Order: sequence, then structure tokens, then C-alpha cells
Amino acid sequence: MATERYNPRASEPRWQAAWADAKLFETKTDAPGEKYYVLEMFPYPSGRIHMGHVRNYTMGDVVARYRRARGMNVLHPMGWDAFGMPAENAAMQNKVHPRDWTYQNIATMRGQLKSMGLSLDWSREFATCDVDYYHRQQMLFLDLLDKGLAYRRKSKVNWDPVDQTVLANEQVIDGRGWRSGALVESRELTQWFFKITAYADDLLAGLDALPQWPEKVRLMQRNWIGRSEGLLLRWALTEETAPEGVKDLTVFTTRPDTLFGASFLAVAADHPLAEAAARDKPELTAFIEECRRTGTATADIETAEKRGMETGIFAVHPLDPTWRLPVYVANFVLMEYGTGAIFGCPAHDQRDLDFARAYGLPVTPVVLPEGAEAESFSIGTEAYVGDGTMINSREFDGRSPSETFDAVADRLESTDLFGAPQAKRQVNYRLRDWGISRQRYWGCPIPVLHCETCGVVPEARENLPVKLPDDVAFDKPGNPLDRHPTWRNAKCPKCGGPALRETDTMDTFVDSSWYFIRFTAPHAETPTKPDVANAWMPVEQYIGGIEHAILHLLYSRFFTRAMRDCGHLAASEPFQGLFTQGMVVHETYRDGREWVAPADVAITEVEGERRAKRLSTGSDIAIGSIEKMSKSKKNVVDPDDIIASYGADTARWFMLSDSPPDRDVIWTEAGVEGAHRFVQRLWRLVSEAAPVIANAHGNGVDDEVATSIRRVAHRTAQGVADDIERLAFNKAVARLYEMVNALSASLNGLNADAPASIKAAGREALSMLVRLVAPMMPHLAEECWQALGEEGLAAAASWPSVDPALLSDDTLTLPVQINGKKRGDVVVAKDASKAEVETATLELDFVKTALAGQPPKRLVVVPGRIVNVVV
RNA sequence: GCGGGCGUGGCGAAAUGGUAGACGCAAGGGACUUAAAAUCCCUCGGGCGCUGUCCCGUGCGGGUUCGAGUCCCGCCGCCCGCACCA
Repeated sequence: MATERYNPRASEPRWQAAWADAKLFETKTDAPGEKYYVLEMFPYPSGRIHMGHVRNYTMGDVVARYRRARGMNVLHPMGWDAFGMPAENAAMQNKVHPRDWTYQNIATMRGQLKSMGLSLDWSREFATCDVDYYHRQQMLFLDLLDKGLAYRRKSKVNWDPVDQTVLANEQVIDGRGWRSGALVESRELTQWFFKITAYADDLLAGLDALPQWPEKVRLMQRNWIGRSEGLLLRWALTEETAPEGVKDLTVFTTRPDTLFGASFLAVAADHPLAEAAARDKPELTAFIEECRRTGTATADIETAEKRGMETGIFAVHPLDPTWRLPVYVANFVLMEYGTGAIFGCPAHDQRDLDFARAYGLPVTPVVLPEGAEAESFSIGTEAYVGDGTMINSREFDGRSPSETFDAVADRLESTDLFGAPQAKRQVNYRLRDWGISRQRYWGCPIPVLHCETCGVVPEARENLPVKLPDDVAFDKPGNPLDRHPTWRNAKCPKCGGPALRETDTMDTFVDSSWYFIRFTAPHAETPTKPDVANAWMPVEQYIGGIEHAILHLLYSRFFTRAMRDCGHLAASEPFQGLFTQGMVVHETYRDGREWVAPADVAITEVEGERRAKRLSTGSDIAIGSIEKMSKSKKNVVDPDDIIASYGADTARWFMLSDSPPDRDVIWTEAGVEGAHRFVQRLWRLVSEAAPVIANAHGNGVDDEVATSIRRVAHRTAQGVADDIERLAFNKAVARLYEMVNALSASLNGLNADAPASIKAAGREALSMLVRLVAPMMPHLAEECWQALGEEGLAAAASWPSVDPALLSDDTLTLPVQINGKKRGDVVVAKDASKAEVETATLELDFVKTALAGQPPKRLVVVPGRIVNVVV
């Protein structure tokens, strides 16, 4: 029978309208069913959606639709992470207002997302640049200020001396400003900070209560927080060399056990002692200046060649008053970590070793690895950081490093230096407070005022929101708020006198640190409605890119705690389940020096070799490596083009099918075509069988064929549910291929004369199949659902229930190994005992041959899995 | 530099420590067709004295185990994050 091909272009918009008319995805907090909050990381409105979005939102949609089919009350919202630099860059380049640019992009992207057929509750949509949103964010800022969780201090920024502006790390290229090309300097500004370190221990401990997070993300956060137990240790400076008024230098160390291996001390370039030492030393001043020229990015600082300069100051060894060590200024010591000063033990720290080798400092090993000889052990180019036995450490020789740590700490804690204990045990964190000040226009204004008489004063709550002015110009670099003629002028809420508004805006990470809570009550006058937030939080399943593993997720965990402590909700952890999906990558093509977009390329295969031709010119071009889709390499595929030619379901199916979701997926034209063939194949299977089986009723007696059809359907239903719950979408897809292969074999050519039992089994199986694919290909599922004559919408249908009796066979076929290699099978009853399996195995011909009359050395039977005969 | 990950056929990949390569893509052969497309069927890791439950094979080198792609140790290669990109 000839069947019409499935036409997604006509079908998809129709079903999208049907869902919208039924308000199927608009969520009510008091609706029946267990709550399930599924969320994908909201997009930055860059202009158009890209394939990464398609992948991310498809995964979330599968989860949302599956959970809804399971009878849960699902919350699945969407919004826009809408503040940020690209809007200002566009304003500068194209003379378009950041607000207009952003809202236009949102309109485009909303349309694109709608064409994907996502089961989103659009009634909750907002953008972080909406006044309604940042108004409530300003309320939260004032809450944090009241709690002492927001404060001001000096901090360094990248300064472009030509453009007279602050640069983001990504705007610094090889130490120069991206626009001006000027050498970047680091400059100190007074900036706003959130006290995330107040929650360091809680954030660390909380990770243990997140079993549904990937272990690697928890590990990364643990390392980022970087809790370490160590010692604050004061070193006396020799009187002759110490700057005036300075008697000692405090270092933080996690290795007091290696104190006898010390060969120098070093301070950061902006340490007060460095500045003091540089007072009458121009070459040291010059060196400090040079260190400041490295950008503020940690990666730049730590990959720079280790350099330092002597201060001329000497320190006295805490355990030997006759031992003097030089104090250096070094570029690898960070003011932000510990006390900004270290003692260097080159033998047991790689950075210290690199430094010591460069400056000819002694390298004395004090920890001897197990199995090494004290006399012959020496350090080459690699420091030894492992455990062992103390050597060259006088009275501590022969003890373990951990014993020595405690002994040294105890002794120095009870030693007096200038009227105070010389050392103090301390827990230190690598985590730093969160600097939120940005010297930019397109962000949430920080609601404080600077009053001549009262100083820094929070804006009165009744005066919120502090709105961004619309009349701004981007004709010169820098922050337009600073040069606005009137916006800054305000009244001090405390004394009523004249005051100036803060012109810094907030880091966009603040916006994304609580949007998921705002979704629970997106129109509330207050930041949250606590009872509603408590009804929905935490998010059961959060899905997004691995690149957010640390910053966004850690800030969100902090912000949720801070909001909890300000009474906005009860939860501490925002995301109970986290999934990090891989990127979408694509082959690159280049024509000489020029990158060529895939849409302009035709691939042919000649004698097994793939060749690329440029469509516009007909010239042969080179096929390059497979890389993350990026505008600069032009290896992007526009979701609109794919949806227009194949439909959203094909794009969704391909995104789910080809790779495990946490790994990168390679977008290929052939893969998409394969996915589309399956769409058509499924439609053919259902639409051709439908007229024959539409009204089929079973006679209650299943023959062998009917039973096998039913087995396939029920097993697949069980497997697909398990796979979706574990987010193993690629495996669910493979199962559905198998099911369609099996059903095609049994149902193709089925006619009206077929036995009733087969027609009934076929009808049951197809009805199940449609519901199993519905979360992944929702439009096709509706079309099939209709063809089968089922009631209502497939999107509202419940997940098929599984008959456990159909999940297993009566017999089991176990592989039989001889010495670990598979040599055959043994068939036993499903519930056969171990002894019965052993007997059956020893009866097998090839086992008898292998044993040659001898008893087996060993017989391993793993119930339900395998038998291994050891001869 | 520090931190995290990944590595299996021509390709994307499967495999609670238990039959390596399910499923898909590409390729080759065949059927249908005047022809093409679509569809359907078969083959598809390598090797061999190629109809054998034969030998080899999961980046490389060792180890643990009755049994290792999976666990442990040491390498190699590629990718991601590093606090002002989002």
C-alpha cells in the first residue's frame, strides 16, 4: 500500500499550535502529581540559537515529557541570560542600543526555540535585563549588604591605558588590549564583593550530599574551594636588613614538616614588604612594575617563567637562630592566596624547585621516598611531593612527614616571637571572595550611593528599582554611566544631601545565580514567594555544559544559601541532579586561508577517500579537523536550516542518537539523513499497519508470534524508561531502532486476514512504540497517535505500563568459557540452581574434550551471566 | 603551571569485572525499476593452508584476577576550566 511520506513542515506547526491551545505545558503549583523541576541552562541571547542549544534543550525536553507521561507535575521554564558584554560590543560596532539588540535577539531565538516543539511553560519567561527582574536582584543585593555578605575592598583589574578602560580577561590578548593593542597594566580599584568564603566549609560539605552530580564536577569544586590545613608562621627578619618598623614576615604553609628544606622566602609583588623593600631600590621597583604588567588571569601568571628578585632582606629560620634565608619578590606568589608570602622548599614543591634552579638556591631533600637511599637520594628536575621518611631534619630524622608536621606546629605554637606565639594552625581556602563589580553599562546597577557626608549608603528600598538610563552613547570606550550628564546625581537616602550613584554594575553571574528560583514565581513583587519556592526547589534535573562546572554552579550554590539565610526559601542546594552535556562539533573546511561554511561544501567519496568541493566556486578545498562549532571557523550549521529541510523531530532524534550525551557529538549530514530515514520508516510502519489493526481486539490467547511481539514491546518500554531516567538517550534510541526492526519484520504486509491475536499484539505494540518515542519526537508521535485512532494528544498520554511476566524467557543461554575464552553456550532453565548449571556444563561435548577426562581445576558459575571452566 | 576529563572497526558508538563491536552511519554486492530515487535482502575489525566455535585485537608498557575495554602503577596523545566570555 502506498503511503504519503510524513511531512514535518506541515505537521509540526499544527501540533505546536494544538499543545499551545490546550495550555498543556503551563504549570500550576497545586496541580496533582509529584513535583518535578527540570531545567536547562538558559541561553545568552547572542542572535540565533546554535546546535549546542538544540542538543541541550532536546535532552531537557525528553526528561520533561517523560516525567509528565509518568504523571508528575513538571516545571520546565525558559528565560534569557540577557546582560553582558556582547550587547555593548554590538552597540559600539553597529550603533544599536544594547537593549534593542538584546530584545531583538530574544524575539528571534524565542521563535527558533518554539519551532523545536519544546514542552516549555512560556508563561514564566523573563529576561535578566527586564527591569522587573533586576529590580528584585537589587533587593537581594540590599539583603546581602544587610547580612554583611556584600562589602567593598580594593582589587586588581586589567587596565587599558590607551582606551582608559577596564578589560575583561578575554579582551586581553598576549598582554595587550584587544582594541588598542596597548600593553595592559593591572590597576587597583575599590570594588564590590560577595562573601562566598563565609560559606566555604558549607559549600564543601554540601558536595557530599549531591550524589546525582557527576563525580568529576564535585571533584573540580572541591579542588576549587581548596581547603587546606596548615600553619601561619612568622619569620623574624634580621634587624640590619628589615625595613623600618617591620620585624617579621608571616607566611602560610601546608608543609611545616619540610622546614629544614627551606632555602628562601618569597612575597608577592604587591605585598607590603615588597613595596617597603623597593623604596630605595629602583631595580626592584622596576621589577614590581613588570610583574604588574602580567594580566590578572591566573593561567597567565602561572604559565609565565618563574622570576624573582632579591629584596636584600634576610629572615631567621624558626628552628635555627643562626640560619639566614634570603627574601625574594617572586612573580608566582599570589597576594590573593594565604598571606601573599611563602617559604620555598625546592626539593618538595615544583614551583619552588623551578625557582631555585633558576636562581642557584640550595635544594635539600628532607623527605626520603620509600626504597630510596638517604646517601644517594637527590632531586633532579622534578620535586618529590610524596610521602616517606624525614632526612636532613635533625631531631625529626626517621619520623614521618605527618608526625613532623604536628611536632613542628606544636613547638612553634608554643614558641614566643616578639610577645606572641610564632605560629598558629590555620585552615585556609583557595576560594576567594566573589568580585561582582563591572565597569560597564549593560548590567544590573548596584543600588548604592556615595554621599559626601554619609559615605557609602544603600539606596532606600522604596526607591528601587535603580533603572539603567536609556540615553547613553557608545562612541567612546569606557562606562557610559560614568559620563552620563544627570543619571549619577541623586539624593542621599540617609541625610537628604546630594549624592552620586554607584556606576558599577553587577557581574552577569549574579543574574544567573538565582533565575532558577525566580522561575517558581516569575511575577512576584518580592524576589520569591517563599512557599512557592519551597514547593518547587530544588531543581530535580539541571542540564548544561561542562564549562559551567565551577563558577556558575558554585555561585548558584552560594547564592541559594545566602537567599536562604535572608528568608527567601528553605533549600540550601539549588540542583539535586546535574548533567553536563558535551559539545556539538563539526568538520572544518578551508579554501586556502579562508574558512568555508558547511552549507557551501559538497563532499564526495572517490576510491574510499573523502573530498570536498566548494559549491559557490566549484574549487577543491581542504577538509580540516573536527572542532567545536564556532563563527570564526565557520563550521556552524544553522538549526533553522535543518528544521526547514528535515523538521524538528529529525534534528532532535539525531542529537540524541549519535553519541553518549556527556560526550561531544559530531554533526554530520549523513547522520541527519539517517535520522530522517528513521522518521519516515516509523511513519510508514504505523500508517501502513494502522488500517488493519485499528480496531483489533485480542481473543485472550497469544500464539508464539503474538507473544514475541508483545515481549519486544514490553521489554523496550522497560529499557527505554530505564535509559531515560539515567539520561542514556543514545541507548534508548538504539533500543527503539531494534524495536522498529523487529516490528517491521512481523507487521509488514500484515493484512485483514491475519490472526486476531497478532493484530491485537501489533496494535498494543505500536501504541506503546508511539508513546516511547513521544518524548524524543513529539510531533511525529502525535501524527502516529492520530493514525492509530487513539484518544486525545500523545503529549498528554501516559507512559505505557509494563507486564513483568513478558520481561524474561523461560530458558537462559549462558556463555561457557574455557580458561576465560568463550567456547560455547549452555542452555538452562531460568531458575536453574548453580549445581544444575555445573552439571549441564560438564555434559557439553566441547567441555568434555577440553577436560580430556580430568576433573576441572575450577568451575566458576556466575548466576545469570556466565560459566568459566578452568582446566 | 594547576585542576578535570577522554582514547574501542573506515566513522559515531555498545558492553553491573563475565560472549568485545548491540544500534546507527559509510562502503560493497544483490532484488525491484526502462532508468533513477525510495524501499527490501546479504556482507562488513585484522590475519591464516579462509566451511575453524582457529589466531590476533579496546592508545602504549607492566600488574591484579578463574576472567580486564572496565580495576591498579607508569607513559603517550587529544580536549575542557582557571575567578572580568557566557
